[in-house]
Amino acid sequence: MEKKKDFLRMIVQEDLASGKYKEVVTRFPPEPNGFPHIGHAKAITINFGIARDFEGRCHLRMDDTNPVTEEEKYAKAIEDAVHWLGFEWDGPVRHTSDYFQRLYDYAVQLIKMGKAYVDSLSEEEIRAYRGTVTEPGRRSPYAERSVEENLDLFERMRKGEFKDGEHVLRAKIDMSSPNMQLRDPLLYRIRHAHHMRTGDAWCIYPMYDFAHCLSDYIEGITHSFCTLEFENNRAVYDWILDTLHLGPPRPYQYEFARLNMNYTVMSKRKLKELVDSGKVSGWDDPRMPTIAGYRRRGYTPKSIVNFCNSIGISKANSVVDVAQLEHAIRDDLNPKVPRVMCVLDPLKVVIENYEGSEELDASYYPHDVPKEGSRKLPFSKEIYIERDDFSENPPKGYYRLTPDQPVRLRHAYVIRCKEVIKDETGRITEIRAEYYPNSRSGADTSGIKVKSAIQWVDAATGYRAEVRLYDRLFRVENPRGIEDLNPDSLKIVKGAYVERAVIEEKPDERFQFERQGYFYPDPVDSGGEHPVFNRIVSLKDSWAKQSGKGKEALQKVSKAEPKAAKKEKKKEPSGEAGRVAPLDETQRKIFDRYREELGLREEQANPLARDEVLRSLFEAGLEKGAAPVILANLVLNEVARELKTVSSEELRYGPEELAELAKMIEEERISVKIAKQVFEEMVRSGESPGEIVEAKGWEQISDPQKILPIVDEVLTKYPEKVAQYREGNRKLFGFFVGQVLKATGGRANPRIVNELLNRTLK
RNA sequence: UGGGGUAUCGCCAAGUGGUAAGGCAACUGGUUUUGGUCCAGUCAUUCGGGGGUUCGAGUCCCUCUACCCCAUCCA
Repeated sequence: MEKKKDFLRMIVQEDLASGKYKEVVTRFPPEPNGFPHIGHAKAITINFGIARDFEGRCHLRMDDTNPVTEEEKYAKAIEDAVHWLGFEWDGPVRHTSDYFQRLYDYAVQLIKMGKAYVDSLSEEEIRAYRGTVTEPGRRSPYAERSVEENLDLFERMRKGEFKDGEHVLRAKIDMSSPNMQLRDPLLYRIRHAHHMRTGDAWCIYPMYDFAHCLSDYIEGITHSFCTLEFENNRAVYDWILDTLHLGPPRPYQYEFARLNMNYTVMSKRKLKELVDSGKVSGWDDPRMPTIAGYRRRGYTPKSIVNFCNSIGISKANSVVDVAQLEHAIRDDLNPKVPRVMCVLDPLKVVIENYEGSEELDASYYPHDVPKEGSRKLPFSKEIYIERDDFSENPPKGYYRLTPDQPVRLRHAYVIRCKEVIKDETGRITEIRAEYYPNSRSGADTSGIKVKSAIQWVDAATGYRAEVRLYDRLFRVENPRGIEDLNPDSLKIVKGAYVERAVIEEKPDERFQFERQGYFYPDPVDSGGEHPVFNRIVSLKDSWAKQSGKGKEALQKVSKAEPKAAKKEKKKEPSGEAGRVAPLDETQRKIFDRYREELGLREEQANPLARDEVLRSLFEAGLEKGAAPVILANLVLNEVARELKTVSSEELRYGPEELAELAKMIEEERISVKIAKQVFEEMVRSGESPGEIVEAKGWEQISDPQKILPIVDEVLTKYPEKVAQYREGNRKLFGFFVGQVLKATGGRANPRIVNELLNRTLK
């Protein structure tokens, strides 16, 4: 439980602790207009996961406010995905459309309050009136309609008296707001369309901004988590709830960064394009980043959830490496699934000195997987091995079969190559080999040392199978779309051989084909007569890496290059810090006077010369007799910080207090650090510095005789740190200073502490 | 260019003034009848840049820069 929490969980925890809510209620609110993808998995994991962690509830709500794009089949896919990932929503599946009547009533209320109006501008006019990002908009002439007229019009909109686009309902907020979302956002539009659930009951539909916050409120949601692009919409969310005087308790919106992955596209539009263009076989194509795709590929729900938990939650736009997902599935499958043998590219091996057949005992699990189970492995004179596992001219470091190097057949015997048979084109068609009868696995008395064991399949009893090898769908890290597809994302191997047990015994749903990867029978195309296996993910392969073959290696190279360049670049622009606008004439005069008469440094004089508010405070403080440099620092750091959130009229202290504080620093009655604490106290209570220091007992301790015992105490308390320090870990010095200061409540004079420590630690 | 955000290792990501967590990737070495797993180890004198405050700054102040989002009757 004492795990580190992400910022969302932090918020929930605090809200629960403060009693703001007595239970957390979240929701996952997808729009049913496409298949859910791994990005949704992240949102699902967050919303359901937080509810679970804090023993709250999570609703599933279809955000079905746009009848023209939404379909029941998508809603179904979403429900399936949530269940498959292992989550259960609280109560029934909810729909924004369940609340259409209540939403309508809220809209009427807004109209009555004069906070919403029916606008009859055309779509283009509305756009034009809205202004741009840099210019304010103008309010529609229709905004002046009376409440009665608005009520009448809105009701007639509902009754279907108008065509699409004739009128809309808008909130009356602020057409000149720098936040575009606040420029009288649309609340309702007319759509004579058939809705997947409400049919033709409505012809006006609420917009996202209006429906979402109210649906959250209606459901008693406490924390409404959404992605970053809704940050600007939060103002509308709050406006609607506040204007209608809803709550507390009421929901608040918090945003997190959506998931991006390299070599992947995540937008619904691009995914749809892939499906529609036939570049993939459908939404559940195993190369698709959809939940359905991963599921068909063979990913486990647990691996997806683990992945989502492993990537963290933050507000930084980031791109997760697919390797992290691949790690999650390997990590889940490795300790679980049976190991079996499959040969993808068969090369026949005839063992000349072997006659008859036998069945070898072979465990399904390697020594490091604590599971029981084995099968009988048929063995006979003719077997298949992987073409890659033989080499006539082996590269350096090759561990497998060569004319001079024997190899072990996994779970069976050691063999040696006697002869290589080729066809007229020079292609190897067969290996004639010899086995060592006394080398049987588990009963090896031959004493032969081999470098590796390879998989094989008995020719007589093995099954032909189709194997589909998937690679990343896109060939570049940040694909734009179809133009960046990886032409080799699917390799179909028709003539593979799998051992008997895989077909006849089926010890599990998923397998590791030894030395190759994890595989899963394709749920659509695999049948008894025609087994088809999807490669979920390959095994890590340090040999491929080392021998530098395959496109992986190529990608690594092309990847490494821009990075090197980037690093280079990073150092370069250290030349010129940005130029600040020059001082005008009066500012210049002030600046010069501060520099010459008061002895301020440039960094102090400059901002004071520019900022009138700070300057007047500073000047007034000077008159009270404060030391210029100290006062300048106080004003420039502490006051400036407070002025970021509070206006100058609201300050609870004046020049006298600042001057007094400055004087106390000057006289070394308190340290500068303590002065900051005093300052905070002034902000909080409005008391004078003298009173605060008095009351808190914050006077500085500068007497070495008083500090020394504390130094000793600290040093005896952390003997191992002292040792580390003496061994050269100089960074620890700060730690010791910190401890001593902490022990004195920050009152010890840091200069003295430093001296003392320096002497004792020698 | 107005507003809202974000910048910590190749990729995620902790960090709330006192020794820069962790995971992925990568790289050593060991175990291994999977070139897998596992185990041990290496991998940020530095937090987008520059200044300032402080005994001490990734954390506070000033400033600059880069990137993302907002001008759908989409969500």
